Amino acid sequence: MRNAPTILHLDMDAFYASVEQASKPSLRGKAVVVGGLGPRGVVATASYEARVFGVHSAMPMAQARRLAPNAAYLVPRFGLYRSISEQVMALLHELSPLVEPLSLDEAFVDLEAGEVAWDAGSARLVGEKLRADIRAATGLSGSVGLAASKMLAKIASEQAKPDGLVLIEPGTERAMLGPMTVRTLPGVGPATGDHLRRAGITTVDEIAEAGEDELVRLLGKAHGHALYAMALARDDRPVVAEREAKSVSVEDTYDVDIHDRTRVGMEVQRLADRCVRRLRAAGLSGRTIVLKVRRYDFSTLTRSETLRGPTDDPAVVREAAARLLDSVDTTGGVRLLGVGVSGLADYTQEDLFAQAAAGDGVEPAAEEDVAEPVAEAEAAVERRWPAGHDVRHAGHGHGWVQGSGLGRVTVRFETPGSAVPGRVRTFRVDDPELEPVDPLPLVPEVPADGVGV
DNA sequence: TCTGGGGTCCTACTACGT
DNA sequence: TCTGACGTAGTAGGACCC
Repeated sequence: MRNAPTILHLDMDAFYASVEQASKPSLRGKAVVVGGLGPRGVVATASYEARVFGVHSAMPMAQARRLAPNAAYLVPRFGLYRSISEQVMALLHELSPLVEPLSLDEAFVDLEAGEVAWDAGSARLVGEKLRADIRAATGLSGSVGLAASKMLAKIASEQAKPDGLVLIEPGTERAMLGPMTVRTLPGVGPATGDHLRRAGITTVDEIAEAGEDELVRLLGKAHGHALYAMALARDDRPVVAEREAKSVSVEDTYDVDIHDRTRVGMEVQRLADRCVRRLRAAGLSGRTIVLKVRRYDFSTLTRSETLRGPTDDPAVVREAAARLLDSVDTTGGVRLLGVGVSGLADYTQEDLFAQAAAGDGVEPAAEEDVAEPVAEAEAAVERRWPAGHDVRHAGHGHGWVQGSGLGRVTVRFETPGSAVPGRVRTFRVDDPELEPVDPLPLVPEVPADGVGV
């Protein structure tokens, strides 16, 4: 571990929900919940206003609606989030070549490698400037943690939320960490937390007191050693810029359990095709095909098969997935199906036997349409107007879908730059003057007055 | 209350070759 | 020839993260 707090962890505040609020003036200061809107959806992000009601990530949507019936419920717009994430990541790359993204809204930066900070004072200045730059570029707030290691920088940014900066001075780590709950440490989730609690360990200090041998006995070798080191604030993991993907997978949870075995088989074929499209779009192939089945009672099982060489042939993946499905009992119904490929390579070496078995007549479905969104031929009329998505009306201009149903779609006409909440109008879903459009930028590209939003 | 989707890593077990 | 030790690969499941 270094002796200066020059590892920075950035965490954007309630990212998806904040983007939606920035994009829709009428939602600013309001409870906003982003997530799956189907009967089995869960919350991806809740705005801070929604958290007041007890709504949080990973909570079933139905429960969120009971807690906050008046919140705005929106489906995620990953394309928009990705484009804003790219803007933020570009700002991080201005600080250092060593940027390690963890997700769309989180990243580590090694400030020392970027030669922009070497002590607490310079690190704090860099962190504050970064927060200001992010706000100017996107209109959003991010929290920054600064410390001498990744683990501590992440804990610091957690403490800084929302919209703050926390720097942990080297030498103060153990005293700060000691009284905290074991769940503070990365890698301690509900199961490990319970396990430790049953052993009488609830704080970080108690982990340190228990000793390494006891932790290894309780949690196994890898986890035990790692946790003991973290409890002593020892963490030497470097910031790693480029991480290669190790697997590619797709999965679907169905609104209603599927009982019909033929239908299950068809869904698996569709998922195999989607998985291969993703694989090809990334220029990859893989050797191990994995089938995932979640049954009606939420029990989950996986079956896998390793081929002799990597493939990106849809027919090969489909057949492997079908063989794997043969070994699974689906009586009682399935709520989720998934197909994945691991053992990735960036070349293919087709399995001749599998290809021979595939025969000549098998044409891979939709092999050419590499672009993901094309798969929405199946999109129902209602799906054409997902809650929160941007639209344009020939007469009323730019707006977003507040809701749809019963052949009607309700639109609020406003843009990120609107000073006041816009007007609401309702149209027929087949109104020829209404069309879906791409989101507008959150901050005007060239601010007219230099003030931004 | 009823649990998404996309990942990573670890562990335990089995099979197999030496 | 039989047996055990050991490393490696494949498989299944679980925990965790955002």
